[in-house]
Amino acid sequence: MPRVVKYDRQLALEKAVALFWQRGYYATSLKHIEQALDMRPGSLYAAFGSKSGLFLEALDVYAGRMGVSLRAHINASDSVIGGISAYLRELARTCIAKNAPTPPAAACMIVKTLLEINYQDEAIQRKANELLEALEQGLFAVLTEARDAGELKPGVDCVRLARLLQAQIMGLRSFAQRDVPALTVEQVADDMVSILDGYTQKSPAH
Amino acid sequence: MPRVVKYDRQLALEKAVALFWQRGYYATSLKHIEQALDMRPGSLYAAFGSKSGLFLEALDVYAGRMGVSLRAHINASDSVIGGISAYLRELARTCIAKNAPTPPAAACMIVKTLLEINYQDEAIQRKANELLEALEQGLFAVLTEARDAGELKPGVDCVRLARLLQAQIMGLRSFAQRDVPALTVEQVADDMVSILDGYTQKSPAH
DNA sequence: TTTTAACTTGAGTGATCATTCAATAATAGT
DNA sequence: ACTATTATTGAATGATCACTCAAGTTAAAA
Repeated sequence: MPRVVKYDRQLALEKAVALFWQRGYYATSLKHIEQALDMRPGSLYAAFGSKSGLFLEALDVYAGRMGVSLRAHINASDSVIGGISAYLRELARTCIAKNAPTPPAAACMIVKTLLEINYQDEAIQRKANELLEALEQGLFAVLTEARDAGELKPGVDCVRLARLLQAQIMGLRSFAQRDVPALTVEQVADDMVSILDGYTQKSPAH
Repeated sequence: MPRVVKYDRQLALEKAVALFWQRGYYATSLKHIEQALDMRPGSLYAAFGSKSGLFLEALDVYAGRMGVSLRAHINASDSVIGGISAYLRELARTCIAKNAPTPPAAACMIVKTLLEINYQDEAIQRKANELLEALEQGLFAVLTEARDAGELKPGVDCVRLARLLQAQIMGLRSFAQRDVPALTVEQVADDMVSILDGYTQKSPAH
């Protein structure tokens, strides 16, 4: 069989994430995509089927990153809740980074999608909902770990707390999209960490 | 002078709010606008200058409504914090109303704008920032009233609490944009009310 | 009634949209 | 080197974009 060498599909998807995350779906034209991914229409359509097909795959890649990041913070921390707190603070720090690797946007790409897409692009709307549900379940799983480790006060409803946390993260990152000083965003994150602390108890194990 | 009777400008703007709030800025075409406002291009451009001009005015109208609504809830309540709590719960109830007057979207139109618009539409971006700053200051003013009425614990920073509240409202309404049951959204709102309660103390006046 | 100036209309502007496809380029197997 | 097969190219597609403007309509003023 001939011609196996192709463009780097994974690299192309990462460039698509950066592009769509910054510009959103509707305001990103095929021109932008051709330029950012350095691919011509024929290749793009052969590889991803359509603009929306590329976007759906980019959303998946982005959501994967998010899940991995939360898990990494928890693994790097000596307590589960401590990991979530570190994750919240890290979100505040990186999503407004003026230096080094400035992210394409402060707000979450999935939330941007959820708020931008209208009913006519049903597949994208459904995908955003699925990914947010999966991330909520990820938070629930993590909170359940915390509860089993005795980090949470008795009676804390992990399902509800997971949803509250997700709403707070959505709010934190949307707030960070405002033109406010970095310190302001970090204070909001700190306040959210304090709120989370209200659901915890000192571990009985020491 | 001739021809003084005109279309109803205020009514046109309210229709524009509903349209843009639902569809967002980029996905709303002049065709949609012509149809929704029942105006032809010439009239539209004579009245509002451009698509972005109409959008800017619609944003103002929307933000005005938001400020009025918060104030109304506080006036209708016997305590300031009680008014804010009622406002939070009302947001959760109305932004997902499946019956009667379904709102164009659960999420806040200004937040949708903040997340959707890219740097090339600078005027809209600036307007969204201004309105959110004004709404934050509205929350600050309200919280200051609560503090002066002795409703807040000593040492509560009203500036920070106003920002936290705004982030929570952003999060609540963005979360409500997900395809989740009404009860779930109301629970998130209830949890946010409980968080707010953590900043209060019983009034010393009885 | 006539004049006059503002308003409304809707066809038309060039630009740009996402998408297609015939032609070309490239490489693995023979 | 040759063939077979697929990836890539880029011009062309019709649709739709925001916007303009000449022509027609309307009603207050004379």
